[in-house]
Amino acid sequence: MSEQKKVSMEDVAKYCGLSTVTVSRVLNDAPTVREYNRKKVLDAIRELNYVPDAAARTLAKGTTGIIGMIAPELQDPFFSQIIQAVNSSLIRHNVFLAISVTANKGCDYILQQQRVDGMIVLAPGMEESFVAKLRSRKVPFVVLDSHRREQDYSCILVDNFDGGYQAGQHFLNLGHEKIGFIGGPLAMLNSAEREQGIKAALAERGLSLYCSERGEFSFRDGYRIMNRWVEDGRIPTAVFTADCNLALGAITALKERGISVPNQVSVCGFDDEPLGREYVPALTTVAQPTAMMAECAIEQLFLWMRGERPSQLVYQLKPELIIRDSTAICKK
Amino acid sequence: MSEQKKVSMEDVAKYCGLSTVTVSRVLNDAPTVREYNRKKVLDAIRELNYVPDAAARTLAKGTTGIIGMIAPELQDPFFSQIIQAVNSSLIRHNVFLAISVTANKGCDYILQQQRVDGMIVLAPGMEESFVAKLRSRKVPFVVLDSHRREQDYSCILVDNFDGGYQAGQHFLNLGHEKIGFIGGPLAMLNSAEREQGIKAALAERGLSLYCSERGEFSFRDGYRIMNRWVEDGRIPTAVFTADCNLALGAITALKERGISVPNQVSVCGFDDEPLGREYVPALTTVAQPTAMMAECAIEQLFLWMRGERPSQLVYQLKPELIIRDSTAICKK
DNA sequence: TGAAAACTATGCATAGTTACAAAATGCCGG
DNA sequence: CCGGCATTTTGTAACTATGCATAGTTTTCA
Repeated sequence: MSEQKKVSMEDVAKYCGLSTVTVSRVLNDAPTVREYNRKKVLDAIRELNYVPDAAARTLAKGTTGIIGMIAPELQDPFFSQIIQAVNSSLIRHNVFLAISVTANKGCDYILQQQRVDGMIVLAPGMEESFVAKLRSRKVPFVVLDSHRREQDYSCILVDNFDGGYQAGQHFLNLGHEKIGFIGGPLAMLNSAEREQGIKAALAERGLSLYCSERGEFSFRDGYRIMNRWVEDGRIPTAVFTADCNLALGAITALKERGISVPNQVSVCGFDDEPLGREYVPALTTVAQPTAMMAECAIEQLFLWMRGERPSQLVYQLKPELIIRDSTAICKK
Repeated sequence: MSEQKKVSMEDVAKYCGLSTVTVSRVLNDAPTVREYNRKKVLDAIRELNYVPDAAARTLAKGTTGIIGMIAPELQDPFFSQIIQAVNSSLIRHNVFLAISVTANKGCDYILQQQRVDGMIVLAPGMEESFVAKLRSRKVPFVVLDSHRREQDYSCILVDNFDGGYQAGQHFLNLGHEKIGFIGGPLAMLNSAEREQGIKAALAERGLSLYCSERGEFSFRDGYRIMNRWVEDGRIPTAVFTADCNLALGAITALKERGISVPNQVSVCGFDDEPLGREYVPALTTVAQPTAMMAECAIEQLFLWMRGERPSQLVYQLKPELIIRDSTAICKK
């Protein structure tokens, strides 16, 4: 059986009686190729089933056409959402996205092999180590969801404060005054900022949080905290949680105790997870603009890759309040 | 400022007065290098901070050290779980995993660029098109979670029938006789097999399903279907669902109607999602052995990549029943 | 006829691997 | 202690597929 050798540019050139240079030009969309010959080359490529060799091209050009992305994990819906957004955007730019989960030190591997032209870092709370490595290897990068404000590199983040503020406004507009907050771990700046936001909104009307507590970003803790509030008789008329799972937990606890959501208590979460949309009641939530974040990250990254100076380093995008069925007018 | 040129093998070779071939041999663990020289080379590599170039290596060897993986999406917890499992396993083998989400046609891209040495296909219900492409490009591959049984290529799948059977056994052992089933779309073979499994378990005791219905694999439909059953007064004492979200929806509907889970009705799901573990009550479920599936897939893939014949093509792994708090003894 | 456009040929560059040849070393008997 | 042979070890040169620059050639068109 004749082992089919790989078809190279030379084969294509011979096949259509032109030089490899011309073939190369066609492949790279050089303008100086006669239409007649371009066609001939393209036909030959189809005929011979030729595919340019990525490795050779990379070697010659010093470019891979791959962008790497670090993510702490895939399970978290916010992460996977943003990864998908980045992926979609990149595909449109004809760039391939290589994802690596940091728990497995994938980053090191990608970098050591110089397999990427640029890197998107999604590693809330631990960006420093990656940034240092990327710097030393001179790989262009942007940081998504950074928790630091003063950087000498591009980062794209969400205005968590504004998200909290929007939630607060929403509650106030609905006539709520006894408003509770369930946050994430103290060390989590995201959560703290969201808390500051809602506090600021309340402060404008001379109000402060009716009750507030912190836990993990989990269903369990939302459930647990809400339950305790009910037991203690400290039931707010509206609850804002720093996360989607906390909100679902809180709703579940309330419903279990016969307290209607949203008729007796309104609940608003943060992040827009699939389950929140389906839940009963469907969750009102402050959604991070993942698509826009992805778009912005890529734009900044490409800027750096082209060697241009970005006019701005920190991009703080506004989240969007999505009003569904878990919030309603406060019945005095 | 002197731009630091990339350090190549030649630089290393010169630095220690040897040829590039020797350096290459050291890098590839060839046995025929004098210990004395090996040390010299390794020192030079460290000294010069040399990192072998992946592209050049690929070009010369015809191998990338990358395994590709196709997944329909990242949001589904089962998919992300399995991806993570595959990733962990591969990292241990020193192979990098490139993930592409098929919604974006990433597969084509990976393949056209010959960027992978092998491919793991996770595309339930649409494997054929990928298989055809992979075949024509002669890329070794395995299919995970295949829905077909008779293949001339390796596939790793879960014994869905056995999963349903285990759930049935569990219910029967708890004394249940009025058992309901909530399945996925008719076209979904996984779901149908799970249904067959529980039916078989019941049949052994001369029982059949008390009620059964199909919907999407969603919280919404679990909630909706369970609600209808309650409204119609057709309340089973135990419910098996073909998916985790269906189970959570069903539990929520029951609790909302004041029906206690597991005291009045037991619920068992399929797949082991994070939320199921946290839910109240924590969900009893039939878990797919994701880690084992990943391990098995990689083993088979490597076999093919080494050109060896696998002794077996279809690997059907047994799922595992995880008993938590949503199932209990039936109180007559 | 001259200029512009399109093309070819060549050679070098990219950074490694590999087959084969050459050199260095070790071991043996003489 | 040396020649000869076998056995490591090492090096040379060719190869991988493409890009790019240069210089020279052929077309095309005015």
